[in-house]
Amino acid sequence: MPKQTFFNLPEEKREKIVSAAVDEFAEYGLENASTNRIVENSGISKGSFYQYFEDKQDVFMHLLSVIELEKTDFFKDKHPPNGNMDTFQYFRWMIKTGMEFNTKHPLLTQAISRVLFAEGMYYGHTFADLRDRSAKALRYMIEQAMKNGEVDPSVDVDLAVMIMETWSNAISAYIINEGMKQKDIMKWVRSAKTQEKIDKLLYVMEYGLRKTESQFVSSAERTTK
Amino acid sequence: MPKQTFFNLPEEKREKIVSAAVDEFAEYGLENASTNRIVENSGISKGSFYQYFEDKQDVFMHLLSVIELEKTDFFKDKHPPNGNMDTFQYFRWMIKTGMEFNTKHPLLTQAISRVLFAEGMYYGHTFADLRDRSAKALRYMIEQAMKNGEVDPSVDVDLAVMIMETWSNAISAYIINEGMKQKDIMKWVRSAKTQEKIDKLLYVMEYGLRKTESQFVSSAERTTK
DNA sequence: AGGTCATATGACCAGCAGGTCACATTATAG
DNA sequence: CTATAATGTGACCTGCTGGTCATATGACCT
Repeated sequence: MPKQTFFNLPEEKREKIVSAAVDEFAEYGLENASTNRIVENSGISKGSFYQYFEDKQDVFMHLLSVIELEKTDFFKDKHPPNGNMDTFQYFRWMIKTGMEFNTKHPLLTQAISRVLFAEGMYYGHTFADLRDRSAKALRYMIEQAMKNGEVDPSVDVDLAVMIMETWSNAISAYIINEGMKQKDIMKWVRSAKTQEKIDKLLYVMEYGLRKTESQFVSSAERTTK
Repeated sequence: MPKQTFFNLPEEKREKIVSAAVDEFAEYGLENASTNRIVENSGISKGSFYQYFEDKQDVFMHLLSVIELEKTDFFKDKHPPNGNMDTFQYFRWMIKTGMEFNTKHPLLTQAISRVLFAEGMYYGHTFADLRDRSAKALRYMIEQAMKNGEVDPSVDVDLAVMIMETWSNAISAYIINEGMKQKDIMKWVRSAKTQEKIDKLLYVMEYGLRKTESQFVSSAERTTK
């Protein structure tokens, strides 16, 4: 966590620093990020930087709390259109609303997903607990869905979590990577074509998870050697 | 591509260099790999390194051709157990046999997938053509599957490629990451539990892609706002 | 023997990294 | 106005990076 001096700063200055950090992490990831460049681009001195933060990971930690705040703020006045959604409808709504957020903050999203899911996969357990936490929420959702008979009980929960996580990340990465090439990313995301693509993707996932156990068993027998 | 001098080297020496490079890239990726460390660990001098390679990317290029050779060698005497498999059975066989290979060369696999799929997603188009090439093969496979009526025609081909690629990578990453924690990775991969997990994952994918168009449409209507 | 050519070496270079610190500036309090 | 505490600064440090190059070694040929 950043030191107190950082939070004493005028908002404008803080935002400039955060913005420079977002740019840096989005372009270079965490390991290759340069404190010197962050310092240059935020118009503060090297000494000040170390008066605000422990090191660059500390800056990244702050970005995590920034995105958390912005996300709760964004979701505050967003509500599912229909109160009686099943789990998959709810997941679909979550993904799509999440994509709206990502599109609104593409660099912030890129910075965080790059560090957490690309670098973090390999250089280890620094953010493992963080990923665990988000997995727990998904897990609960799936357990509920099973109770409601929406998810095939032969699909074990860990697996379903992995599947939904994988797709959530894949779609997010796809949106950011492809979207950055468009001139108007927001328009592109909301276009019928893009929405249809996401829809179809989620349906493929949904149908996979929905299938009944009997189908799974008969299919499993097919390829047993 | 490495220079001629490299290929003139005695095999033993070459292997030591390749091995050091694999270790380095597996642990640090491409951008953070250190030529100095590679040089130290392979017992050659700095000057020799630059007589063999242009730079570290050149070394990585060589690793790509190494894995290609090893893979064709590995697959040479592997044949699908049943000549009359459908596309999904074939894909499943490919994935599983591929996992055997990955397990046999975990560091090489980690080095390459880390650079191509984790770093490569962000710092751009250096290896884009390479990923394209492997996507083309998948694409052809899926088109054939559609002709045979095995894949739902409402699933567009690009999407199916993305889905199969995503899973192929996700499973590979899962095997490497989890497998590295085991004392006997080969035993772990071949265990009934791990195999079942992969099986279930692939079935979820398969069922998603297999569903008929009519199912998709009726399901799509369900959530149309 | 002398000569030639591929190979091997490590000291050396400039550049940038993360991080420190003595000092300058500004704000607050008495 | 003075004393004190908080904040700001950039020159400077060490360590590592990718990369070069003059020089040394030794295999092969005539």
